[in-house]
Amino acid sequence: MVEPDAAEEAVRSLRALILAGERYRQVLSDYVGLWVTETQAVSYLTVHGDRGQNELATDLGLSSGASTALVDRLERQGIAERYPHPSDRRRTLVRLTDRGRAVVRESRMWLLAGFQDVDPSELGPLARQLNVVADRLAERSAEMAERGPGAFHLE
Amino acid sequence: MVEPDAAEEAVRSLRALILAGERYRQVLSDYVGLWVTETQAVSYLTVHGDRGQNELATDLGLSSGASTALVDRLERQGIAERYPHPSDRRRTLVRLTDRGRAVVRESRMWLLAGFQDVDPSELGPLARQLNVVADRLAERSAEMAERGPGAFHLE
DNA sequence: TATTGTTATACTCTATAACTATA
DNA sequence: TATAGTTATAGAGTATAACAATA
Repeated sequence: MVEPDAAEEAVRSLRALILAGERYRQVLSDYVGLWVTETQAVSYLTVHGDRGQNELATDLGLSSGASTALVDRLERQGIAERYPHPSDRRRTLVRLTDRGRAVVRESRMWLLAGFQDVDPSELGPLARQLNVVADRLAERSAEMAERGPGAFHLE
Repeated sequence: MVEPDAAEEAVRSLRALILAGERYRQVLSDYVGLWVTETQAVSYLTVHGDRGQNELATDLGLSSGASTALVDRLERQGIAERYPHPSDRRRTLVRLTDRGRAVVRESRMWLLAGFQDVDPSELGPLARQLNVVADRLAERSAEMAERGPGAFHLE
């Protein structure tokens, strides 16, 4: 049986989860002594692996100048480091250091706490559903970013 | 059967979803012509209903001064408005306007797109699981925020 | 000619702290 | 005495645009 209001409930839950994620980001950042953008970069590199600075900038919604400043800060704090692209000498890749991975381990425990009330047998299926939702949402955001700002007019 | 790596998969998926949510926030904000903190406030008021400025500040991770500036901007743009607390004359409550609710309707479609690959019969159960995860994560963040910044030392 | 990344300037949001009003 | 909110100052990250190096 399909519940008629399931869609509204799902939208509301996703709103709540996004807000909770944003708050988690702030508190985690304070806790480990980094800025929000810096832990976002750490999280991004954890999920997607090593990336070039421009890719990092695009996917995090930053300008290339801001990306330079971001990676500068990460290097200064020993969280991540630049290394040259093997074949394209224009490009600079970014990877986490041991210190960066320590932040990841710390955040892992916080995130795990989010699942404490989920039945272990449901964890696998839930994880896959979360992944699908994340992919669709990221896809939609990328599409809308293409259209540029100000495409929406109230009233 | 319980999969041994389900927990790791879940953590990774949640990381991806949080990142996707943060990107959604940026792109939506650009799209409707608001700042990130402003659409966070709109989302917060949608999920939790009318709130006092200080509650808004605390739950969004802002200082009281930043909260004043935030609500000033929301009022100037006609997104939300202040109104007096019925009994406590110190307090100021904040609510969305019609214009603010138009932003909510717009964002609703984006979020719905996140569920397009979910089987309709699974939408209700998924919604409830998302809610549980959001609550636990918010709870953990509130606890950690209590301890204050810098409690974590790398190495 | 296009792309990756750096630099310099201006801008905006936010934290801090002092202050007013109310409980 | 404690709480809700405002104001003023200083500080930090980011966008923009111009620039250098490589493809």
